[in-house]
Formats: sequence, structure tokens, C-alpha cells
Amino acid sequence: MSNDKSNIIDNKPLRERIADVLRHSILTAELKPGETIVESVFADQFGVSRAPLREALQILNAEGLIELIPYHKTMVRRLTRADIEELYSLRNTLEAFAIKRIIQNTPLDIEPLDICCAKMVDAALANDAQLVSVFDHQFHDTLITLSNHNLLISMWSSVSQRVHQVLALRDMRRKDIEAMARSHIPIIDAIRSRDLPLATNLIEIHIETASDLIVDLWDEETYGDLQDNN
Amino acid sequence: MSNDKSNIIDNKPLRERIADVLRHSILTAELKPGETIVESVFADQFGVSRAPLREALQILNAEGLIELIPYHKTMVRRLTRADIEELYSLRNTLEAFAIKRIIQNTPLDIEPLDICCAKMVDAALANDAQLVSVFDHQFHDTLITLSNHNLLISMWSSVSQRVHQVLALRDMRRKDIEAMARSHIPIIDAIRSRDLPLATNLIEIHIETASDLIVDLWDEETYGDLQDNN
DNA sequence: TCATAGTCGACTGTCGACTATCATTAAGAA
DNA sequence: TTCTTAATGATAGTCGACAGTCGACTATGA
Repeated sequence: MSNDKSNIIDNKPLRERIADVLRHSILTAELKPGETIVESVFADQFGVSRAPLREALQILNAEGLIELIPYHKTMVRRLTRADIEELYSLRNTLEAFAIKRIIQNTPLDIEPLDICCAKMVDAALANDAQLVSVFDHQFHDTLITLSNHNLLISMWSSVSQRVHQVLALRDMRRKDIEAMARSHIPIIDAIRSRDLPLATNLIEIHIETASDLIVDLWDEETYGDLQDNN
Repeated sequence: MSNDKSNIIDNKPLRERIADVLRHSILTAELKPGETIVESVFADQFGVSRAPLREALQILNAEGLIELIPYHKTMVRRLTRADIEELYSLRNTLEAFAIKRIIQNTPLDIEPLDICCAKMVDAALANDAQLVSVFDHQFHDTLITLSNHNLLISMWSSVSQRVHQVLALRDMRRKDIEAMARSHIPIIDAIRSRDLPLATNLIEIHIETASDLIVDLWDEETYGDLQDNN
């Protein structure tokens, strides 16, 4: 009892901690689409038995991160162009819905968006693409959170995760990160003036641009069709 | 042969069959919100061990049908008014998105909707509220399916399930099922003429009407706050 | 050469027993 | 009495072992 506080934090069930680790591996593309996950191997690697690992796999399966093929095998979910298009189009819809909710709220609370956007522009001016990306994620997460819609938030996390995965798979080098950072400002302004059509339009353009960048460069052979090639 | 699949031996893993049974119990309100699910009890009841049951619980948890409280207990997810409001508002958004996708498709394929709606009106004329409800579900499911958007379809199933659960909990006796059945026709017409704003508007009214009926009568004390009272 | 049946190995599915955790109750001290 | 703390019972969490299933490989025969 006298060593540290990690015991307190550590009482999450194993399945959740395992899911956290695996999720992180998948989202950072450490585990790539198509790679198989052999239960016994990963259980040994984590130093746990297969039971909690299997429960973790059920969780990740529900999140759409892995494919569970009964009696056969488990692998990191493969991603096709169609998947990515679906991902971005649904993401667009969810964000537009969030904006609609935010605009309906009184009083309008968009300060978190302003702060986030300011940081993003700063990072862009410092030419720190990595940091811009972080605040970009944060901006969109904040947008969803401000909607005050728990169901939306949970669905968003599933979609958002997979977007992150896609980004990790092709760690794009943006040419014009500053313009990208600044493109968030008009969105906030539209929300501030409660102009739903404009805000919806802007977010659509914003997301479709990002989507097109990814889809055009997507290598179907690598992540969509083939098995793992470790 | 009435069913092609009847010859196929059911080879689904236990966890899935268990999840199916439990899901059905929850969606038909046989298991009510707040009721606890004791693993050992249900495992014995199903004649299986706790391992596959626990995996089934992970699945249902991801679908939002149950609450898993670590180290403590598992219960059917409680439903508050806010939950129902969120459910219907998100449902509305998803359906509007589906309509948008359908309208963008060429050629426009809405025959399944026509068929479904015709059956619904017939059932209404026969005063069969039960059957109307079935075709109502089918209508909205078809709408989503026609969107040809797999991610949307999977999210829909989660939302749709919980809507069914809500309906089962308060098995409403509609006064004017015929009007309710006919209210689907203008939606199809709007889609046929590719009028997105109109179609979106109609579906919004359609769903909000249903939502209001439920929320107004919702008994928070019964399903939202209390524990189970078996 | 090709097709088919049989075998094998690797993996997932399932189980029963053991361990950790929590809420409740009972007991004791202020 | 009321608060604190220790015992208890119920339940979830974890484990190791065994059973079931599948695809790949091999052998056999036309």
C-alpha cells in the first residue's frame, strides 16, 4: 500500500486495459490492416490468459477496429476506399448535426473552439504539423462534445478513431498547414452567428477536402485486399 | 422449401447465440431496464459456462443495451427521457443522411419503399396495429439499406434496436394508425422527385411526432432511476 | 494431370475452478 | 447514539486445460 497510486488507477478490468493497448497499436498503425491477431500469441505477450484478451477483442470488434472470423482468425480490419469514403461522409453528417445542436443552445458556448483554433494557428505558424494535427483532432472532438449529446459522442468516438487510423496509415505531409488551420475560423464564425446552412456547408467542404486527399492516395492493395505479410 | 437457410446447420459461436437470445429478451422488454444480469444465473439458465456469456455481454454492452459496472454488476441499460430524445434526434439525422444518399443515386431505386408502404396502408385499413408497426420498422430499415452505406447501416442497427426497445416498453396503442401509415407516402414522393429539403423536413416531422408521443408518456421513475425490483 | 478423400497442425471455442473486488452487515469505540 | 472498522457473502475477474473447427497439405486412384 505504500508504494504508489498506480494501484488505484489500475483497477480497470484487464479486458479494458488490453483493449486500450491493442487499440493504441491499431490507431498508430503499429498493427496494420490485415495483420492477424493470434489470441495465444498476444495473451503471452501481455502476460495474461486468453479469457480477458478475448473479451477485449469483442470490444474492439464492436468498435469496428478488427474483424472476427469465427473459428478461423482475427485480424485488424481491412480498409477499402469505400470504407474511407463512408467514414468521412458519416463524419460530415455527425459534425453537421453537432453544429445544429450547438446553434440551438442558449447561451452559445463556443469559447473552447476559439481557444483550440488559436492554438492550431499558432502551431501552424511554428510550422509544427504534428501539433496542428493534434489541435485539429481536438477541434472536431470539442465540436461534438459541445453538442451535449451523449449518444452522438459515443458514435463519434467510433468514427473518429477510425479516421485517426487512416491518418496514421498514411502520415500525410501537408503542404499548406497554415491554410488548413485557418480554415477552421470561418466555421466558428458561422456558428457564432448561428448560420446553420453556412456552417454546414463549410464543414462539408472542410471534411471533403481532407477525405479527397486521403482517398486519392489510398493504396488499396496494401490495406484493403491482401492478407498480412509479416 | 420455405427457407433456403433452414438446411444450414447453425454454427455460430455460443457467444453470438447467447447475445441473440439476450438481445431479443431486452428488445421485447422481457428483460426491463435496471434489471440485473447475474452471470452465473444466466449461464446456468442457458446451460453454458460463464466465458461465452461474458463475451456476449461485451457485445451487448457495445450495442448500448446493457450497463457493465466493473466488479459490481451488469444490468439492462436504464433509459431516461434524455436518452430517448437523443435516440430520436440521432435517428432523424441518420435517416436524413440516408435520404440524401438515395437521392444522389442513379438510377433512383425506391420500389422497395413503395411496396413496404403499400403493405403498411393495407395493414392499417385492416386495423392491424401490430402489422403496421412491423412494416413501419421495415420502411425505415429499407430507407437505410438503400443508402448503400455500410457504416451507416451498422450504426443504424444500434440506434434502431434501442428505438424498438423503447416501443416495446410502452406498447403504444395508436389512435390513428391509418394516418400514421399514410404519412410515409409523401416521404417517398419527395425522394422520387429528388427534393432533399422537403424529404428531410417530412422525415423530421415524422420522427419528432413519434418521439414526442413516447417522451410525453415516459415514466422516468420506472426505467430511468430505480434499480430492479424482482 | 486432375479430382477427391484423408490427415495434420494451428487456431478458436468452451469449460470448471480459483482469485479479486465490492456492498452489506455486524461489532466495537468515541 | 453515531461513526469507524472488520467480517461476510455475493458477484465479477482471471486462469489453465481441453474440445471443436478450419484450411492446408498429402496421398491415392481414375
